[in-house]
Amino acid sequence: MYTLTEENYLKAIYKLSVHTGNVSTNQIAALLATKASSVTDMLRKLADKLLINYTRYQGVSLTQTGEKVAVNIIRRHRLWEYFLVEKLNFKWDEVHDMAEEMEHISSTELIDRLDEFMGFPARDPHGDPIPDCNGNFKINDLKPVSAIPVHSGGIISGVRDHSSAFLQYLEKQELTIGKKITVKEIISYDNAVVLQMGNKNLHISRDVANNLLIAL
Amino acid sequence: MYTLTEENYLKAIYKLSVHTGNVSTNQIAALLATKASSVTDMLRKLADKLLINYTRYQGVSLTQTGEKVAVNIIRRHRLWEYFLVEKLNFKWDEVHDMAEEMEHISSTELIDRLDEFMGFPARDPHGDPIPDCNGNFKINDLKPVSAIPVHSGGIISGVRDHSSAFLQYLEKQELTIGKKITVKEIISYDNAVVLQMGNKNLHISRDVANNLLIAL
DNA sequence: TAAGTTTTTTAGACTTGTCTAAAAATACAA
DNA sequence: TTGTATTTTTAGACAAGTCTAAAAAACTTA
Ligand SMILES: [Mn+2]
Ligand SMILES: [Mn+2]
Ligand SMILES: [Mn+2]
Ligand SMILES: [Mn+2]
Repeated sequence: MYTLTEENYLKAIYKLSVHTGNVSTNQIAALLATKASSVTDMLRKLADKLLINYTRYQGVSLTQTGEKVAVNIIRRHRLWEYFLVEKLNFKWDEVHDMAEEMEHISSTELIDRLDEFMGFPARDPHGDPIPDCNGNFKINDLKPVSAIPVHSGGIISGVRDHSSAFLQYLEKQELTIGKKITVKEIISYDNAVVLQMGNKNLHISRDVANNLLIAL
Repeated sequence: MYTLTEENYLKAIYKLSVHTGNVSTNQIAALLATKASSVTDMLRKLADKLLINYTRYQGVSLTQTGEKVAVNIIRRHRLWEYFLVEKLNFKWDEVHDMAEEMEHISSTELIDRLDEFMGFPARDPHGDPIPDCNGNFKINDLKPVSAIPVHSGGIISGVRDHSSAFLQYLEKQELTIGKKITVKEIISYDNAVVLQMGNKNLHISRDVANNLLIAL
């Protein structure tokens, strides 16, 4: 239906427009590691196909059709990531690049059966919600560790940074999805955070605290 | 490593060279539903990359590297077909087109783990052998029903025609992989074949008999 | 508001893979 | 062996997606 490239642009625009309103040419170029001029060319094409709302120099947003396509790509990506971790025993830091390829396999029937095969999982290995076959999903209402007060805590439920380096670090510290943590202290000098997990105390930097998401 | 198009050409050349020696430009064009001139262009490219032996007007054969790549694509294709049938409950006539896309997912680690996950299956849903991770597999030594003498028989073990229409016909007649059949009679008028399967007798046309493969 | 800076778009070129039409090589047959 | 038919290759063009360089628009900021 849509080319691999079109799908990647739609997904990029979707991701960028979750937090902001209109998305700029340069933002898309940065995310896709391409040049602004290439983006402009593609934007014209996507606008012609009624997948985005685009007026020159004004930035873009997805149309309803465009958003449906984007959510579907994300559904495919996250289901494959779940498959790779739960069925093929990959680690959570190993699956993103494979899923980047697999998300373009086009059969809807295939993805729906994969979903069923795995028992309709609600979240991918990184805690992100998996849209159902109608594109519906609950947006995660999570807070970074850095934003919760001392003496309170919650369950580790997601990450903001999806890089291998970060995921591997968390794995090593056993700061994985589902673990319960409490903020014991915030070091005023560098805003590092001291966590309690079980009967252990754990130091994490401000940077890590910003990228580790908690359900209260 | 190789583009989707290159992979498809290599697979086509491999399939065509199993039965003949050198493969002609027109044969490849027919199999890939493209034009001879496009094939010539690609042949030059594949020869530059040392994947095929090619002299103009002389036809082509795969180099050792080319054959390794081709066998690997076939491994991927057949493992995904097995997955679709055994894990996602697709029928054997529904999986080819999906596997055509999935065979291009590049990760070797992924395919090896998929293989392990499914218990290292020896054959795909159509009875074709699945190469192992080193590219080794036994070539099926099967005979079409039309080539075996009256009163002998064997186990249905493969098909020559992989079309949906043929596979669906076989399914309906319960002429599926693993069933034991005996040739009861050959009608001299049109060479149709009467089979015995269990306690039932079954008429099949010459055409069907040519495309249904038996292990003796 | 008038520069100056940044962002975005246009212009023109390149790559991959495709096509049609025409030329060259090969195969076949009288 | 000579002429015809077939196969294969070349020549030139096109679409998708990308790039660099330059122009145009929008934003800053004094
Ligand atoms: Mn991912
Ligand atoms: Mn994920
Ligand atoms: Mn197949
Ligand atoms: Mn098969």
